Amino acid sequence: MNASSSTVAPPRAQQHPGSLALRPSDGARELIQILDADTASATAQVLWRLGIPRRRVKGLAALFNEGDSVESLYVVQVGTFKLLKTAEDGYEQVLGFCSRGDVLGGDGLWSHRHPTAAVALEDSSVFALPLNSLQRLTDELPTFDRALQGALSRQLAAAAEVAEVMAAVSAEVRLARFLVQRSSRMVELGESPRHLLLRMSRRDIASALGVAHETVSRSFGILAEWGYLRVDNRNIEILDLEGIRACSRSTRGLLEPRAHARS
Amino acid sequence: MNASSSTVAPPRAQQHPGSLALRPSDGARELIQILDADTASATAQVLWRLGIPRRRVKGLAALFNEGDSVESLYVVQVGTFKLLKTAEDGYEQVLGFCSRGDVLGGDGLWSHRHPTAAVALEDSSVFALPLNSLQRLTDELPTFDRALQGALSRQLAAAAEVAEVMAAVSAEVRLARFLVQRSSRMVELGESPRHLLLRMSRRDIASALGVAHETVSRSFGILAEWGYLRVDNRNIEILDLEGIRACSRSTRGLLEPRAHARS
DNA sequence: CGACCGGTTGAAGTATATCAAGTACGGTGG
DNA sequence: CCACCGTACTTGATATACTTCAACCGGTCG
Repeated sequence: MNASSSTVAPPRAQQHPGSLALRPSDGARELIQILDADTASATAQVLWRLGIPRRRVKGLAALFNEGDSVESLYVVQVGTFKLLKTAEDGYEQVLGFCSRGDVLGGDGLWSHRHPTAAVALEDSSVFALPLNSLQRLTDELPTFDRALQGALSRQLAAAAEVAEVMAAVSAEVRLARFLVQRSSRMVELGESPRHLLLRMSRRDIASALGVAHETVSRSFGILAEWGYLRVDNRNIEILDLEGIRACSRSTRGLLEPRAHARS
Repeated sequence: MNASSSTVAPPRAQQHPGSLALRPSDGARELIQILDADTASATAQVLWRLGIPRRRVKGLAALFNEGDSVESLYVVQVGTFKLLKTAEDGYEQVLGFCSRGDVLGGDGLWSHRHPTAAVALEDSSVFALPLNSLQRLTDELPTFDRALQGALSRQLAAAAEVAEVMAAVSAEVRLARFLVQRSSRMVELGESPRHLLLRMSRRDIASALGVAHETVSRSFGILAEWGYLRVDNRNIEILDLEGIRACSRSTRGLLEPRAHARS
């Protein structure tokens, strides 16, 4: 829908406001409309036009770490991030993945400390909204707060998905749910729901799913064997979207005798 | 920190501002304390004028259901709620539990549809903030938005805890982490961290932990056997808080040969 | 009282964690 | 250019912990 520029647009190019002087307050008005928009990806579009400062992050580099002081909120312009917590022994618990339009750092807003870290999975770029500029926006345009609340609200709803994934009984269902979520996200971004290019490692997926990474590997094999997928390393093609959706609906409740004939 | 009344205090007690008549809206003061302690005095005046309505919910009754239109945000005054999603086959996936001070319904703010349901686990009472009054609050009281953002931000951070629980390797560690979280919450509410009165059923816990409810039962037994707990139905006494904390730190990474001699 | 619900405990099958090889890829250095 | 190494991924074998089915207990409620 809004995928006018699916690739990484060059910074502030020809469409700079020009004579139409966009002061922060003017930009704020438009920003709010976008933050209120139904699709998160739409936010990125307008932030770009507003000339909000950006920050580039190399692949595998951290945008911020656990415990860092919160200086800005971020909105992903392009790229992919993983959110994680690191245990004392070094184990990385992945809490989710973020792509274009997602807000990063909202969970540290109240304590001014990031409770989670955000690591880029590829060369990425984010819009940075310094806290003091947030305050300015709030002062000048009260409705900005509502827009920000909307963004936080979305993240909150997204958090439930993590639980859905990890609560599944079998590893295949967890993976199926995960893939369905990624697929839905693709649609929101205006891409095909059938073609997934996973930016994260199997180990990251395993952590997010709450299983061993070997199990992820095997589950990919099983879903492929059932004819739902075609797996080529991190390149996933969904052959039977409805089938995998049905699979993802298996719950721990009343166990319907699964219809997947295991060959 | 804001635990002026550590127990489930009857609303209007002796701490009212002098001779001022206490109308039902005196909950405003309490609400402010809950949402944002620092600016309580200033904001209380305005909230008072606005008259924050309360809503009572019987035990096991729903405050709102999945798919309901969002008419209000709620802040728990007293009681406990579970958040859940219901699958097509009727299985209830519990996403978390809320007690005093938690905001309910924030995840539906942007779509104006509740993506999750909230069910009271006991007779409870919430402050209801109708969306239109929310706007009015924003207009008259800019700092209110910050308080609300803070609350949403906290909820977001809390969502990570769910993942932490369900990602654990063994059922005992999951339960240990869950109990540690509940214990920490007790401290925030000004109660003892050692005494937990769980308002939810074993089945609810099981759903939140991502295991079978029989396994929860057994895990309670095991933790008790290890000397960490004393279990009396839903009444849990933590005997070794440090021990159970240590147990909850076990990760799926490098497995230290666990120090729990299994009898 | 009998039915029902929540909780506990037991027994059996199975899925997954874990350990262990082995492969493929990309980068580095000879 | 090729040998080498590390990382990511896959696949196999075994032990174990969990799910599942089932029985049982103690409440509460009609």
